Amino acid sequence: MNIQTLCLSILYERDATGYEIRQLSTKGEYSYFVEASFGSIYPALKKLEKEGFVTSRYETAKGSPTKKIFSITDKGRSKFYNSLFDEIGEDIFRSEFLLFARFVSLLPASLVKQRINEKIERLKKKREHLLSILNSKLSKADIWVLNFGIEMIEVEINYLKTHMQQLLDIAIKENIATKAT
Amino acid sequence: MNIQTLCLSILYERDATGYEIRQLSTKGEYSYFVEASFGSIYPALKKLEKEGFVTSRYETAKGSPTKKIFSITDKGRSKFYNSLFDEIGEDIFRSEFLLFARFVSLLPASLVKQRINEKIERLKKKREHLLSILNSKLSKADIWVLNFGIEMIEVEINYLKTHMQQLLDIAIKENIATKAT
DNA sequence: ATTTATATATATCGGTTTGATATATATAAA
DNA sequence: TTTATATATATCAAACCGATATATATAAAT
Repeated sequence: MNIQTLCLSILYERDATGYEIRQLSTKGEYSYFVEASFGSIYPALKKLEKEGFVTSRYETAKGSPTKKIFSITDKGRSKFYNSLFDEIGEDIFRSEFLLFARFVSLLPASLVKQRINEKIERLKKKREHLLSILNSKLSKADIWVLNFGIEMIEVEINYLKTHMQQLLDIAIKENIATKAT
Repeated sequence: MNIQTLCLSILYERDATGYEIRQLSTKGEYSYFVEASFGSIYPALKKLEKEGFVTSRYETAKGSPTKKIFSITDKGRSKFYNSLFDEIGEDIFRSEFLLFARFVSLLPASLVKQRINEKIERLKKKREHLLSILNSKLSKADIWVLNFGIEMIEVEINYLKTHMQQLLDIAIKENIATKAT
């Protein structure tokens, strides 16, 4: 999924600034399966405008810098609609945590335990965040997508909780200072 | 997780060519949570060699082009080991399928059904592949990581199977030619 | 009252990574 | 004998990330 397509998918349903597209893709309802930086969003919007897929207008509001608001054109609309009939690319999953997990036999159990707990905490936060978004007014399809994400995160949390001991058993056991004299 | 670290993680346990690193990261036991292209692996190895973290030697074998085999140095070994104590970066998940799912209300149910089935088939293949790797001689940690991946894929398959009808109900129902005259 | 932190907002730039392509050898299948 | 597949190295343009710069306004803290 390239950034141009992501921008069009958001502009398909509402006008937005580059900043808002960034917020939606990293903190909003798309944050579970999308990620885009300013360094890719602004150039993508510029190129889309040059090619006639979007237009822009400036709006000055009290309390914030001037906004550059983008709107999708009919040309952009049909470009995106047609792309929905293309073959769907593979999902991308990359995990530094799992790379770490491969090497726990070299590491102290205390570190491994800490990293697993940090991982679980992050997943819980993400879960809470997705649940909070579920309360806003969303389309049925968006609710489906969000529920999918929440389910996956819950399974991951449970798996880590129930299998973390296995990983700790592989790690290096530290000597526990025995109290007895 | 940058490609240099990925290369070191593989070379930490065995010598390898750039080609083999590519195979391991896209088809082998790391394929569930890693992805790297030749265009990033070869430059990464070149840079690692220049900086003294790996060394290389050429080997000519019958039946294949000359191999450039990389070995990790003590310097590379401690660089990688120390990196295991760094904070772990967030997992990355991106899904063109979920972007597609957001727009099923614009699309014919037949297309949606086809795409979901294609998705399930791909997941089943990946699951079978990971199961087949599980039969090779692996460390306990690698088995843990693989089982984690297999579990996640199985949950995803089941979720898609049990919830696909919800998505089809949102899609555009095509007229079914009634047989009766 | 004043400093600090946070949120909103646009934009660029260096470095990394992808995806495609070029080149070459050998084997297996059609 | 042609074609496809696997092995193997390597480069390049385009895409993308992460960091940074700039600016305004509000909220919080001291």
